[in-house]
Amino acid sequence: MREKADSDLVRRQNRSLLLEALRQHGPLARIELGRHTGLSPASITSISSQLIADGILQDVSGAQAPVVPMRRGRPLTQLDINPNSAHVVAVKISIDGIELALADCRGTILGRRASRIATYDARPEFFGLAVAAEITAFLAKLRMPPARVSRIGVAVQGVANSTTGMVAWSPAFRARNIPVASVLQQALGIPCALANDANMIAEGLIGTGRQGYGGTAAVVFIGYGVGMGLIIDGQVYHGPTGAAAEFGHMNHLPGGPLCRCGRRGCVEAYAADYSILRWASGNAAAQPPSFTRIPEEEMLALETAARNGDATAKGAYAKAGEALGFGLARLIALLSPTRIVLAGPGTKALALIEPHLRGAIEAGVVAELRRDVEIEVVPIDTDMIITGTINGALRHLDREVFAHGPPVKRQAVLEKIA
Amino acid sequence: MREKADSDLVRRQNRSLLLEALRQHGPLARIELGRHTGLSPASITSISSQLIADGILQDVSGAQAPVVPMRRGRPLTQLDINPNSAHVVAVKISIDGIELALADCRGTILGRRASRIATYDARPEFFGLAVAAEITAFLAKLRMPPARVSRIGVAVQGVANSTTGMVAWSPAFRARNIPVASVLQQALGIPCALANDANMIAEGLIGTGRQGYGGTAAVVFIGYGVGMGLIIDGQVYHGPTGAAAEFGHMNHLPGGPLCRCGRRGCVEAYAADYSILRWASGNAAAQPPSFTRIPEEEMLALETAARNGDATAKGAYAKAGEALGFGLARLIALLSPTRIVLAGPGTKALALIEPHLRGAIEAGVVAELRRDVEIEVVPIDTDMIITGTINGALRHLDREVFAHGPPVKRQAVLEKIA
DNA sequence: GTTTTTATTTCGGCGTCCAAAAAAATGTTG
DNA sequence: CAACATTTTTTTGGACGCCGAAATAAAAAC
Repeated sequence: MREKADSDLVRRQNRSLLLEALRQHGPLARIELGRHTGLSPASITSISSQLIADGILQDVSGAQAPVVPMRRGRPLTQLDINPNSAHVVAVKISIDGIELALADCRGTILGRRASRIATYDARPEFFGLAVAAEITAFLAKLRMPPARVSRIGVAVQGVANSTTGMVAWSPAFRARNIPVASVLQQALGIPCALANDANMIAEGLIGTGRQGYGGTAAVVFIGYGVGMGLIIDGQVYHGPTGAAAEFGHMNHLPGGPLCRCGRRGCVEAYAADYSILRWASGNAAAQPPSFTRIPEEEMLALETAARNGDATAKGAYAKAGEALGFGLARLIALLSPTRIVLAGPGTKALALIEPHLRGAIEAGVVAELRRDVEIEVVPIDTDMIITGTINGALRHLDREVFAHGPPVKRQAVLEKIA
Repeated sequence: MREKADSDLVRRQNRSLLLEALRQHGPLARIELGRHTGLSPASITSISSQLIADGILQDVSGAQAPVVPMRRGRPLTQLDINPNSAHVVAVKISIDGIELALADCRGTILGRRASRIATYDARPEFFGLAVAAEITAFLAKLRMPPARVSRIGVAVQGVANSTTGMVAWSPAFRARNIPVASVLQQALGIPCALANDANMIAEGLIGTGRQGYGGTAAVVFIGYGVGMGLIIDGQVYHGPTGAAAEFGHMNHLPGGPLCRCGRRGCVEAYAADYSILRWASGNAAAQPPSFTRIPEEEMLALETAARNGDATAKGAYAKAGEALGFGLARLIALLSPTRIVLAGPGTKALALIEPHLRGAIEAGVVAELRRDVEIEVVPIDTDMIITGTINGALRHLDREVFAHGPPVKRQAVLEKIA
C-alpha cells in the first residue's frame, strides 16, 4: 500500500496483467485474456488495441493453423506479444569466461556466444569494458542494432549488488567490487541489471508457468557452488541490495572446513562439488577450497565409487546431505516455504545424498513446520541461468516499460475526425 | 501484480492510504494528508468527506488547542480517526493464563484483564470456549456490546497457523492443534485472527512509525523463549500458513541440548532463559527443558553471578550469544535484512551476550553480506505483544473493512434533488 | 475595512472500466 | 443456399474517481 491510485495506475496494472497472461499462456484470444485477467471483453478490446498500436502486441490468428477445432460462432483472433518490439541480451559470467545470448521479446533465443575472456584474474576497472566489447561484437555479428536492445541482464555466482550494479564478491573473480551494470549501461546506452545466478534460475522457473511457485518457494542449485533463489509471494526475493538468498554461504557448522568465501563451515563447504571431493580425499578440514572448475568426469568417478560401496566416498555424500538438510531445516523454520526445489548437476548423485538430507531435516525442525513443505527435484541444466535471465529482463520490461505508454487521447481522435 | 484494477481498487487503495497516514502521524489537516499521500486537495476533500459520512473519520479541530501557532490564512481543520467507529480485542495466551485488552479504533486501550485460566493442561476442545467466556465477561464489565467489537486478535508463543486458526504447537500447551480462532469467531460472532506473539511485536514496531522498518528487518524476542517477527518490504511476513519466522526453533547445532519443541540444538535451547539457567547448572545436554515460567529473580541472580566473574554463568551467556549470533548470521545470509532488533527481557543481560553474538556473526557470514545490517536493541516490555496485536487488528480493519465502503452515488444525489 | 494568505470546496474535463447492444464471422439446418 | 444459431469482438453510453482551475472560506496583517 504505497503508491497513490489513479487512472494511470489502473492502466499500468491492467496492461501488465494482459502481458503477464500472454507470457504464461502463449497466444490468446481476447475473450480468453478476459478470463485470465478478470477484465471485461470491452476493456480487453480497448487495452489490446492500444498495445497493438504501440507495437507491443500483434494479431497472430493468420499465422498458424487454428489449434482448436472450428466451433460454431465467430472464430477467435489470437493475440501474442510482438517478438520484434524489443530485444534483450543475457550475460552469464563464469569462472572461465562469459556466455551471451540474444532473445526477442517472446523469449526466443536468436543467437548465442561463449567467450573465453579472463574473469578470475580480470582487473576490476577493465572487466566491464571487456564485456561491453564482447556484446558489441556479438550484436554486430547477428546484425542487431544495439538501439533495438532494450535491456541487458547479467547473472553471476556470488554476491551481486543490484543497487550498485557491482559484483561484491564472487568465486569467479579474485578481485572484489567489480563494477559491471553501470559500465555496460554507460558504454552501450542500454539499461542493465546485475543479479545472482541462482535467483535467475528461480526467475526461469516462475517463467515456465509451473504450478506451486505462487507462494513461497526455494530453489537450491547444487553444483560447482551452492546457490539459492528465493520466491516469496510469487516474486523472486532479491533483498534490499540484491544480495539475498546466499544459502551456499549460510553457516552450517561453526569452525567447519574453509569455504571459498573465506569463512568456515558454510553449506557450500560441504555440498559443492569441490567440497565433496575434498571430503572424499580425507582431511577436508586441512585443505583449502579449490577455485578451479572441477571436470565432470572426476565427479562421476566419485559417484561410481560411492555406489560401489567406497566408504569414504559415501561419507562425503553423507556430509553433503547433512549440511544441505540442516540448512534447509533452518530455512524452513525461518520462512516455511511450501516448496523446495533441488536442481543443478549435483542432483545427479541425489540417491547418495537424499537419505541424509531428509534425515537432517527431520532432526532439525519440528514436524509441525516441515509437514507442509514439498521437496522436489527438477533436472535443470545450467542453461536455465540464461533463460531465466532473459525471462527476468522481459518481465521487467513488461512491468516498467510496456505497462506505461500514453493514455488514450479521445480528444485527439475526435479532433482528427472533425 | 495480481488483482485487476478498476475504480473500486482506486477507491480502496486511496482510502487505505488516508487511513494509514492518519495512523502514522496522528490528526492531520486535509492539505497535510495530501502531502503524505500524494493526492490532490480536491481528491482529499472527496475521499475524506466520504469517510466522515461513513463515520470512520471525524473533524477534531475544535477538540484541542491548535498546536501550530496561528499562521496567516484559513486555519487547518484537523481530521482524525473516529475512535468509536470500531473496537478490537487483543488476547495474549501465556503458559499460565490469558491477558485481554480492549481498544478503540485509534488504538487507545479502554480496559485490560488478566485471567488465570488453565492453558498448559487445557483440553483442546474446551479451551476456545473458555477464552470466549472470558471475553464475554470482560466486555460485559466494560459495558461494551460485543456487536461493537469488529475484530479479535490472538497472540500465542509457538507455531500458530493463521489459516486454520489453530495453535499447532506451543510451549504454553501440553496438547497440540488447539482450535482458537474459529471457536471464538463462532461463539462471539466476531472475526478473529491467530498469530505468533513475536510477529505481533514486529507489527507493533511498524505501528510506532519508527524509521528503518520500510525494508527488511527482523525483530528477535529473547526471554522465556526466543521468537522472531520478520518484516519483509515493510510488512510482517507470516508465511503461507502464518507459521513463519520460528527463529527460536531454527537449529543451531545438530545434536545439541533438547528444546521444548522436542528437537535438539534449537537456538532457543541455548538462549531462552530456561536454557541459560540450564547451562549455568552444568550438564545442559542431560537436562530436559523446563516448561514452567522462570521467576525473574532467578535470572537476575545468574546475571549478577556472571558479572561478578562466575565462570560457569559467564559460559552460559557465551553459549547463548553464540547461538543467537550464528542464527542471525544464517538469517543474514538468507535474507540480508537492513536491520535486526533485539528485544525482550533477555536483553537485560546483553552486555554478557553481545560480544559473543557479534563474534559469531563475524565468523558466520562474509563481510560483504553483514556490512549493511544494523543491529539495534529496543527495550520492549512484553506488553508490546498486546499493543502490537491491537495494531495488527486495526491495520487489518483499515485495509479490509474501512477501505471498502460504497461508491459515491452521484446518481442517487441527483435523483433526490429532482 | 481592505488586502493578503492559506485551506477547502466546487466544477468541468479526462481516463478507465463495465453492461448492454450491435456488428462480425462462421457453423447448422431445412 | 438462405435463414438461423452461436460465439467473439467492437461500439455506445454511463459511472466512478482523479485532477486542475476557479471559487469560496476564514483568519491575520495592514
